[in-house]
Amino acid sequence: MIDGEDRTPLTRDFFDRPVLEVAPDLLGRILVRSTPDGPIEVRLTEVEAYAGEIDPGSHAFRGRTRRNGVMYGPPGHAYVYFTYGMWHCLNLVCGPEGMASGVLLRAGDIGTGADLARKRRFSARNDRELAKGPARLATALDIDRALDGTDAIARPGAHLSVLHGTPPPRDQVRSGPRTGVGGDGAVHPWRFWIDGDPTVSPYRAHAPRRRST
DNA sequence: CCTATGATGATCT
DNA sequence: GATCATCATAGGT
Repeated sequence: MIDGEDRTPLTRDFFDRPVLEVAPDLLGRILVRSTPDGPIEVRLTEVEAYAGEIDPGSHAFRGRTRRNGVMYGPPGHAYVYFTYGMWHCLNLVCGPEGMASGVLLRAGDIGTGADLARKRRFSARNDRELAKGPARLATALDIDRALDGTDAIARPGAHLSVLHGTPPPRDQVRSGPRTGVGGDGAVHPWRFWIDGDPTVSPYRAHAPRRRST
């Protein structure tokens, strides 16, 4: 469904806005990952906003650390983190610079490059599962910490870029609590998705794990 | 469809 | 040492 989309690249100004404006506006946009084997493209269907140091759910809530430094930098750059010992997740930094806000790219529909994505996501049972979840999306697009701090504004040789695509009608955009976020961060309905899209990941509430012995 | 659980290691306190 | 913006798998409904 990606053929025939508006492929105009998004500019810096798109990301240099408050994260709660940018996050829902990213739905329907096309993220392009350029790999040595060719491009892999995903139409975004689910995102979450993380609002910097004022947000208990954000990695920046307790201030700047080695891991989250990119969030304090310019809008439009990729913040990639490693978690659960196995997985990577991709955010795009939003404005204003220094607020340390970002949008977690949670799910999407893979178009161009699906053959490449299937090789990396060999356990996916169907194409809807290729990028159904943030770590699955990162795996499908071959994204790891080598891309942390990378500029996602289109330019020659860019590893990442975001194209205009086709935003859904506003009445098809839903919002609710963020997946896996607990405590005081759970009250904010800062997860955004396209209603009824089969590539949106299932919601899961925060679940504290029992300590192992 | 659903819920439960182990995997696995960087990061932060 | 505890936590973690998760996933794959197994098994029940």
